[in-house]
Amino acid sequence: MVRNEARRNALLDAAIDVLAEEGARGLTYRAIDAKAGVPAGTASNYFASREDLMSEVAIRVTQRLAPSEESIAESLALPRDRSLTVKFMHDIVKRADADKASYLAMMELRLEATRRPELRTALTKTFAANLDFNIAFNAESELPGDRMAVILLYFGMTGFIYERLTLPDVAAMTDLDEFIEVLVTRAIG
Amino acid sequence: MVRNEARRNALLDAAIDVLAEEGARGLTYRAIDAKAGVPAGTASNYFASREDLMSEVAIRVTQRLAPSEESIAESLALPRDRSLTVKFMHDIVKRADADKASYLAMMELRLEATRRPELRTALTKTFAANLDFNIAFNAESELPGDRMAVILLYFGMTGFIYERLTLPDVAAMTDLDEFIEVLVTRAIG
DNA sequence: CTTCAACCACGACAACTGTAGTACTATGGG
DNA sequence: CCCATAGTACTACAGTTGTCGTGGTTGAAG
Repeated sequence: MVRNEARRNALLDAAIDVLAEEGARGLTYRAIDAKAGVPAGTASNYFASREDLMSEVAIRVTQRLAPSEESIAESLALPRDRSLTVKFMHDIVKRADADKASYLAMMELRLEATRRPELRTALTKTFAANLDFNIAFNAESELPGDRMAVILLYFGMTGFIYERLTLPDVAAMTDLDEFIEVLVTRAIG
Repeated sequence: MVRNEARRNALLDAAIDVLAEEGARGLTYRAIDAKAGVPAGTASNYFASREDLMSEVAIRVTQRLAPSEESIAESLALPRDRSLTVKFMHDIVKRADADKASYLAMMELRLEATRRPELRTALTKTFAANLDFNIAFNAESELPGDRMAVILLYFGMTGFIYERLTLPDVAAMTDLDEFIEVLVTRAIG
């Protein structure tokens, strides 16, 4: 198996775009090659099987979705109150809007995880760690809201972004700023 | 195009199972025939194209996901307070658990809607009407909580069920009863 | 310069897919 | 009884797919 990391990542990024644009159904070796602008057959030199490819895509998407260290550090310089939580929620939406392909690819992968135990295990680990981190972070940073508040924010934002990316006109029935404002206010309790 | 409604619905139900079990990728005429236990080629006698098939599946899924009139009437005999809202939320989870295939199929369709304007229009109409109905219903039935409360419940439950069906072990980090209890209490404000 | 492993381009192949066509069957109205 | 119509079974076909093999190129170590 070929291990040219630069080219491998370029192929994985192409795979993410293909997943977002064509869905799991369109995710073929040839589609990836075409998207990445490399000769047909290249992707199959890098990924042993379609299954293998998807596991690697999951890792790549996780990398791309993680917020940057800097942006977290930057936010932590601000006062630790409700308005900071509001800012974090806005950041999540901004990130989703800025990299729709990654979010949509992740949604495709989550559906795939339903039938591929290996992928499910990997994604479960990632998402559980993420939620745990958020709960701990909220407590340690002395941000307002208990554990349940973080969970309500988590599921509320998950649902909202899911709707915003798949059925934007339904999400648009709710004003973004007002939604986040009310969500945070009431979740914190 | 053949119009034997019983057989057509059987094929659509088979298609929903296939979507849930194999994903959009596995949704082929032959897979539907096999699932429905009819001779190969049957599904293609009923659906002009794969596109056409998916539109019809969307309609069928919507039918299957709608709560029964009786169960609504039954609930409305109960006192119109917070505990009734809690009951409604539990009903949603029960319905999702009881018909996972329909929910998973709908998730596949929502992702498809991302790239098929016709499907997106149809689903947008359905989901917008559903949300509007819930908001109006909450007000008319003199249930506690304003418009925003209903929206918070909507997105909170959407996110929770999405997680529960795709990554159950992550959702299981949160106790179901406690989640609904706190969600309703804080959403109502 | 030679060698050798990693990388790359390309093609082959069997399996599967969407779609459309054709002919058989059932049935109920005249 | 006849036959028109809807439903059904089956098949053909061209295009696409996952996967694997083969041979060529590169670039650095010896």
